[in-house]
Amino acid sequence: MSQKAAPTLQDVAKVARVSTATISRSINEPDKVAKETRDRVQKAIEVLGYTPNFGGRVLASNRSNIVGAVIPTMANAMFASGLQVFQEVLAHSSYSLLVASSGYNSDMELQQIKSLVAQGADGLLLIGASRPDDTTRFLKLRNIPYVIAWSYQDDNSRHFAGFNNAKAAALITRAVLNKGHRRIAMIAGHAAQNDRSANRITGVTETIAGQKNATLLPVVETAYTLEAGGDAFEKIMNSHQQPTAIICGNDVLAAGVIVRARQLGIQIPGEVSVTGFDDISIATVVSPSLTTVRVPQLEMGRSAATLMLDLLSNNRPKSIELQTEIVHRESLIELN
Amino acid sequence: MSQKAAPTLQDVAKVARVSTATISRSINEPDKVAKETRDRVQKAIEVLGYTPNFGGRVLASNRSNIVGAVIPTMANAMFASGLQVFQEVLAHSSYSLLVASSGYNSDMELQQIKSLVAQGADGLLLIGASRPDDTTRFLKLRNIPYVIAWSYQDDNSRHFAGFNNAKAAALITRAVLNKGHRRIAMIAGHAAQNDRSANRITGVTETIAGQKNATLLPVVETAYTLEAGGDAFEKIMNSHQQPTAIICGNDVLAAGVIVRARQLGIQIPGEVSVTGFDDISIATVVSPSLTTVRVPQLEMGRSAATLMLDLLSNNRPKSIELQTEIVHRESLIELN
DNA sequence: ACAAACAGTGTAAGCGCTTACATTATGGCA
DNA sequence: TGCCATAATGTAAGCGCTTACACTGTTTGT
Repeated sequence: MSQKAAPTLQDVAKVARVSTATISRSINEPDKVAKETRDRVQKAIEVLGYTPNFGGRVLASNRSNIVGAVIPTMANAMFASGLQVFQEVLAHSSYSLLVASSGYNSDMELQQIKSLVAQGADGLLLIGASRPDDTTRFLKLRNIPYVIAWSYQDDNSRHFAGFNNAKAAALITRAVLNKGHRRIAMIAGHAAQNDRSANRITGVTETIAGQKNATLLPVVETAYTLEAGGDAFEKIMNSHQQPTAIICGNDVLAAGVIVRARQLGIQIPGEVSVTGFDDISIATVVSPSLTTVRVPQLEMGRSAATLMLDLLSNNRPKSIELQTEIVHRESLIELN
Repeated sequence: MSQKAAPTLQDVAKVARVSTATISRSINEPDKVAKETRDRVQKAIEVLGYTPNFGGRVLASNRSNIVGAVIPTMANAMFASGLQVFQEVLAHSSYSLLVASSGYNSDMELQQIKSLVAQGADGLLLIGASRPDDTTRFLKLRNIPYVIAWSYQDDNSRHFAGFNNAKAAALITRAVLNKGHRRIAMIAGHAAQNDRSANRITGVTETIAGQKNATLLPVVETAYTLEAGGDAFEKIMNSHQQPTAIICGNDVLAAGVIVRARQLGIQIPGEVSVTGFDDISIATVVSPSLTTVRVPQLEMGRSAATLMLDLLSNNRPKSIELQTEIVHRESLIELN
């Protein structure tokens, strides 16, 4: 496995008959070197098949051109597709994306953050606004630039590219109320370490509280899986007071409800209406299709990337609040 | 923004009253230093809040502990969930995952590979076995260790953690034939730059060819989206010869077919049976649920990671062939 | 009891790059 | 013409870490 040593700047310099500084410049700041020289350098680089050594570059310049992202999970299409765009935009500015997942667990998140930073990440993308003090402290201590997606707050000390989850949840709740529903249930993701879920619950709770003679049955918190959604549905339908509509914290839960209802022979939306949240592709595939909250995932990925790039070039970019909207489909109907 | 310089090995060495070499060793090869010294070092590290500088480490050791992955897209749950596991396993050995997506395009793939390598990736995860000479040459030239997932070949010169797509496709085809279907259509992903799709087509084609008086209608190649699946379905149903079963190259296409059929009022599986491929969660959510090929995504991610780690520790691991199986659900029925 | 092996630590030479500063050549302007 | 600003390049000092090699003191085997 004899591997001839990779060519270094020195080698290129020798061939192009200039100093290493000039080579470095013609790679990194091309307009600072004369066209003629640049061409000579270019040729030498090609002849030798030179590519800059990553470690050397990082050590000398103290930046890696790597951005890290810690997301709850890649398995949910919602994060994955936002991340996809995020990565694409970064790639255009020759940044690479290091990903890690926390499994919705904040200890894990901190661990992953540390690991990404240890791996030289110049900046981080995080999901959601609330995290333990430990984590906040670490971020501040190390002075890591970071962008928060999937949440939005009026808080100038941090950078958001997201939407207001409570507001969005209020929106769908109002849509449900507008259809005449007054006895409403909610299936939400675990809220403990998840401000998105918590805010959605708040949005629903407060909106219903603001409507007289409307009742919110006890909120069922559960994992974000199809199975769990189905189980929560059964639990709700077996309780002594049954809702006429169920608001779900995301589309996966809602899809779980619909699948389970089919198995149990419960008509949706005939007997119970159901709504989702996120508008991932599963929402259109399930039958009945889901009335849900459209979250601008792609735009969020793009905005987050822009914010990140700005941040990394030492600008002081402003947070970006994105808007959500209700997509009306089949799973929510007028109560008669 | 006054940022006191981060502590270095030197600083730690001074505080712990040992040489930098000892610090380095107690971090990287703890059992080579006396417990007593190690404790002293540990304390010094904590007092100073020291963390190793990434660049320095990479430069000196010539390895980054970063693995790159180039996948067609993160938006398909199939790759995302495999990647998720891949990342988790790597994380246990303190490797990080750099991801990039090619959008099913091999020029893009090469570009991303180059970029990941430039970002210091020690090894690469690639999807599928066939790629242009340019790419192969680059990989060989740079002597980058890489693992191929989602495909399997008997080829000792490369490392696979995948399954035989043709064999799997033959399996589902036989299942369709066994139900008595003789006029069969296929909707596949574009095969041009995608050996998985190409092999699935081959598997189907050859199996049908081996069954007398069975006909395969012209294969429709299309993008891997719900819409495209639906469009392909319409095209097939409008042709002068209609199939009794449609084999789809993946679950997304099959789901697209089912959604469109519902819109068109075509009964599935009553009028046409449909099969999928991959067994992602959409397969159980759609109604009728999909009879499909179960691909061991998680196991594949895990195997790929193991292979990768072995490769990076200079072992010569053997490729891993995973098995697929048919999951029988509602979308395929006996022809009567 | 003595050589050989070993465990624990230190010394110092890089790894390949960027960049502040120094140097030289060139042209503009009074 | 002489002076200065500007452009183009070179010099060389690190960046923070790993690791080959050297050294010392302690076991181990015979």
